[in-house]
Amino acid sequence: MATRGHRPPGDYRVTDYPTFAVTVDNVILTMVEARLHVLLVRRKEDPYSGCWALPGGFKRPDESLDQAAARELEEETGVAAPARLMQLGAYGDPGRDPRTNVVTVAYLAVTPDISDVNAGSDAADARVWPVAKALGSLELAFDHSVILADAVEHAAVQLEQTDLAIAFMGPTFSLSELQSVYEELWSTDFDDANFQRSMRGASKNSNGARAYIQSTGLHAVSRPKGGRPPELYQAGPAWIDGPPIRRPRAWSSTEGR
Amino acid sequence: MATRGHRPPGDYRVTDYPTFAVTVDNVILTMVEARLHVLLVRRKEDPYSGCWALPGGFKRPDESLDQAAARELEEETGVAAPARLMQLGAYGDPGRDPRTNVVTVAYLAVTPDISDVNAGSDAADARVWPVAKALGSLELAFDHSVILADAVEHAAVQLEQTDLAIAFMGPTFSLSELQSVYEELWSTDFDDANFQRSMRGASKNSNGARAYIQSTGLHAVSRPKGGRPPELYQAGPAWIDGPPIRRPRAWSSTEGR
DNA sequence: CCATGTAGTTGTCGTTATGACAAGAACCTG
DNA sequence: CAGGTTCTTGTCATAACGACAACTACATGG
Repeated sequence: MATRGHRPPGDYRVTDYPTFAVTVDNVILTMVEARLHVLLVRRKEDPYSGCWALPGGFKRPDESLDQAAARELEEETGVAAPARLMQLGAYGDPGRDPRTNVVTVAYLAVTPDISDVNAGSDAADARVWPVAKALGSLELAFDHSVILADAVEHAAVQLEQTDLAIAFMGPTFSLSELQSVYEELWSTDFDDANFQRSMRGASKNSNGARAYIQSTGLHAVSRPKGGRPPELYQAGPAWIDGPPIRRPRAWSSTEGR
Repeated sequence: MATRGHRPPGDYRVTDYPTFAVTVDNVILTMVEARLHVLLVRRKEDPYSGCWALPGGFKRPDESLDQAAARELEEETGVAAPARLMQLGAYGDPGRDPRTNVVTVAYLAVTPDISDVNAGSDAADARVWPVAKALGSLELAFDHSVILADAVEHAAVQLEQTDLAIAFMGPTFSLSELQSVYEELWSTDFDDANFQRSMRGASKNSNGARAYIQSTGLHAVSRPKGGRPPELYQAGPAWIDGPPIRRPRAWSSTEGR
């Protein structure tokens, strides 16, 4: 392959550089039964053949990183690239790919639901796995478990900074579905009543601008287990005046508050 | 060079991939007279020769991205790598480097002060520039103005998420110095009194755990222009229970509050 | 050495957000 | 219809925040 191997420091000229393969990997998160899931493919080719891995592949010189991520996602899983495919970070530790020097750029996206997942030509299988299992019992290829863990943490942070939580929802959703996203990613429990007040910006004054969800007058159809059918909401304009709810932080040992 | 050019989709095999050069670029931010500055080097070699650019260079196969960033920073500017050199993102648009296919990974760090900046062998000069000028009148090499703009925004976000602001400070500092960091990066003005209360966690209850700055009993020596000499603080334990101050957001047009 | 200016510090007050919790409303099952 | 489940509305105390007044500690200039 094309790298030039080890050199003493200070011996690199501008025209004399090592070469790398550049890949992109996608972390596609979704919510299944109030549990965080991730889309994985089972590798067919040899490095880590048979292992589950994040869908991804080689970047081409004539496309941007973003385009490469979207293309590989669709090629390998048949999943159309979500609108917001955010870059997560680059991973380039020596030896992370046994074949050659590979730097990968990880992407993160969130989808409401993945109806048709189809393994592409490079993959033997494709499906969503619970994140807990993917990080626990499953042995992921390459350094993909590190990437996945970083992605989950990134998503948790983005939840407070952007309206990312909405991206988990379908066109219409109940507030308890939305609540489960926050609770799962932040490992907390919210008081149902308070959560609702926060989300609707119903804190007393509450000009409508704050509401980044909008009520459709509709109600969900009643489910088998009973309970009052929830009101259905839809995404409103992306918020601009701060998050509707804030992430509770662990308090220091010395008690407090 | 070694890339294989354009191919129809679906024609890539695992052993048949385009190659890239991988570089790292550092955005080193610091505060000079209450204004945000960035460390730049003037290029000596040809693509964009004579232009100011972010210090950086080629990654080697036997080092991690983080290591490459630290090494290049020191080689080109003589600046020792700050403790927290955070990865910012990867940039790989086609044609961003006229020579060949280059993907760069940008890093961001913040330092109290840069006493000795020395241009390395690859650079004709090295100095700090006001960020406003670097993004305005200066013509940066490659897509470095995009990277710089992203870095400033990233720093602004990190200010709320971590104790990054402290990294701008020396071993001991006054609260108004710290305040200027927040005000500059967030383009706001804080009430001096309220800022102090927030920083010290002096909101009434305030177990000491919240204070992520600690008072040294000392006071600064008086300055020529007069004014009461401020008390000096030092970094405390990194906070874990949430930021001491929150970023004010623009309110939507319909007034509010 | 006192007036004036500057910068930092402390205190007060009304408004808003947050958490805890009680209570009601709308559906299910048996 | 009783009892269970889920969603919704309401109340209350506490903590955080923004605005602003007042005070303190230095410098400088007459």
